[in-house]
Amino acid sequence: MSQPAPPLAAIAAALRQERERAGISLAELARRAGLAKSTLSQLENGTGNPSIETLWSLGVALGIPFSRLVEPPSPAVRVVRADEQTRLRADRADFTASLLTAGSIHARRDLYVMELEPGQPREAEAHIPGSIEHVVVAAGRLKAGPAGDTVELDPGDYASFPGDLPHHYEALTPGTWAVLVMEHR
Amino acid sequence: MSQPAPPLAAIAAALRQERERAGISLAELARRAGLAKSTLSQLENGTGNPSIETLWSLGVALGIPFSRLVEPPSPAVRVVRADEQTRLRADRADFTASLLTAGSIHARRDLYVMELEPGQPREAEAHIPGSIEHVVVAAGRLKAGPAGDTVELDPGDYASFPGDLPHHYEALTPGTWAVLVMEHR
DNA sequence: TCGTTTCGTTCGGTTTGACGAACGAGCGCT
DNA sequence: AGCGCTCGTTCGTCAAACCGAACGAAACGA
Repeated sequence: MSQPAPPLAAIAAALRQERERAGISLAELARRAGLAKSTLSQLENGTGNPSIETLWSLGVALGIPFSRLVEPPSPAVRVVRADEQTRLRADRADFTASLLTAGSIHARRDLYVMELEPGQPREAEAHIPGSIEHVVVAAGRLKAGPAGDTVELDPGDYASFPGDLPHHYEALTPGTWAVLVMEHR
Repeated sequence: MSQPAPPLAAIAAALRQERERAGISLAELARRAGLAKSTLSQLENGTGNPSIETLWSLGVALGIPFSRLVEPPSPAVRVVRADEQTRLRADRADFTASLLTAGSIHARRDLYVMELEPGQPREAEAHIPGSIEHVVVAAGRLKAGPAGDTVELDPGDYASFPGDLPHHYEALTPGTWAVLVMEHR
């Protein structure tokens, strides 16, 4: 599986879109970013291959995280019923997780529903560097966190911690389930 | 508040780190990416300002999402207790929302806990174009969705829909609450 | 002690991205 | 109309990103 596509045109489209959302002219954006109008014009027309510094300054001038200029989107309207979710059962723990929505290529923000029962805790391997996990407990009581630094959470509690270290999920009461947001980058 | 930093050095470090993690030589990576060894050498030493195409081809050759080359890390460990969350009370509905985590500038993916009581539904204005809302019901019963196209959700159910149209949240039972992910772009 | 291989860096030459100026088009005002 | 301003594009020039080749260092055998 390789990268989506030569991002030349995607960047061009993203640039124009973000600029128009900001409601500023091409000349104004060029001024704020410290670039020549001509350069920006070429970029928005898909002609040209900007340097990192150039694109970066545009991201700063637009007040957006820069990755938005290189990674495109994808909307939809979906409903996944609790009893229609495809469970991913882990082999070594009483644990299920359901992927509800995945980000674009190499998912950026994946949303899961996670169910656990007391007993064997789930020991998760370290994911790719820079990932962050967010948990909101919906019911039950959950112990979660990086190895050796766990916290106990009640319904409504929220916790986030690095996902690129080995970490731990353990239900303390039956019927525990939680919403899990896996944030990659 | 501007972007973190001139990413020149960060990219250099990320490149070298990812290459060494992949266990390949500079020459080998240059070959796979279709670049000159000299170019890659300069990049890893922080000398030079690569074009998007150049950096992209390196991302492909390394098999990583490319954003990892431009956005360094930043871990943390946060816990927000259910009773510590700062409620944002809407004026026209029995509705509270708590922001748990916000993306960087012009937030990309905000995570809320939302509580509603039956009665007046919450009619949300249209947000900025391209935003998407994700809801997982934790308890109770929730009617949600774009105006005129709502669905009813039970605990564990998930729904997503465009946030850039007027939409609707209405609790059907007391004690309804849900996890809400606001995805901007 | 030589060859041989691979590593990463440094050195000229060529391609090209970015600049500044000029251009035509559109709009508002007198 | 005429003027003034801003919009976005196009054109020539220059700096620099990228290339290919050559280089020294280190490792390994013959």
